[in-house]
Amino acid sequence: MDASAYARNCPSRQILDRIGDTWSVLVVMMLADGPQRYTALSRRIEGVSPKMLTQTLRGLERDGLIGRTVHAEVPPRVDYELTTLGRSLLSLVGALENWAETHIDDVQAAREAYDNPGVKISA
Amino acid sequence: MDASAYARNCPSRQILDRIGDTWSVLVVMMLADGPQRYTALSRRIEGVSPKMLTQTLRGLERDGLIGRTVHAEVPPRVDYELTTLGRSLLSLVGALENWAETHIDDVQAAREAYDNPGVKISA
DNA sequence: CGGTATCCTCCCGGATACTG
DNA sequence: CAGTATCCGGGAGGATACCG
Repeated sequence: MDASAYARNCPSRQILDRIGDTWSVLVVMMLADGPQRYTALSRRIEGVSPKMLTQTLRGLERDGLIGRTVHAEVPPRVDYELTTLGRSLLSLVGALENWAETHIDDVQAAREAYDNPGVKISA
Repeated sequence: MDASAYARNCPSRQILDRIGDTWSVLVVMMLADGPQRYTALSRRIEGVSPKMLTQTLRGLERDGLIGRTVHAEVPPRVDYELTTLGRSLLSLVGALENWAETHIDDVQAAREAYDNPGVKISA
């Protein structure tokens, strides 16, 4: 197994692929508030198309991060909620938010410095 | 500012966009071993095209996560190394790897269960 | 050696219309 | 309500050739 194959199959890569997905983390964060219906999610996560929401939910469900409950009612009612595994992800997401909030200013400053090579800071 | 705009601009999203990038984390992990040259990186990270490697390195440099040093030699020599900011990312990457390695079995099992709906586990 | 420049393909993801 | 089906455009990213 070469480095490439390892890099593409290792646990970190797989989790990264899910975490890196635009909508997945958003959905997980929404569900941190408790179970939610499909429509509620689609309204709270502005800009998501039904296609992407469904796709995201299926992916999370497949990975065992969320559960899907269909209630035998009319009209239909489907609830999504975090599983124990999904809830364990929240601490990681929290660590990410923490790092982001702590260092975003540095990153922002670095970006501006990079984009404006000539500009000196103060003297 | 609506939820969408917030979601797309918040610190977590920006960091996620970088972290989620396939090659960025790989590069950061490689550079954890110490400064490396362009060619060394391209060899160690199998499957990366020069275009993507350069693009990844520029992105990391712009965000202040890595430094780029050009040595006035013939032939040219360029070293990339983690900045302090970049090194601070390592703990986050470590947390990610840790979560991944801890829970990957559960995820894998969930995937198999999802992909084989009919199969029962033992009795 | 350390990249750029170019082309080209694939597929992600948005919009929309429809259905059980 | 909770999706599925279909179409479509744009951009990410690979391969390759070339340059300072």
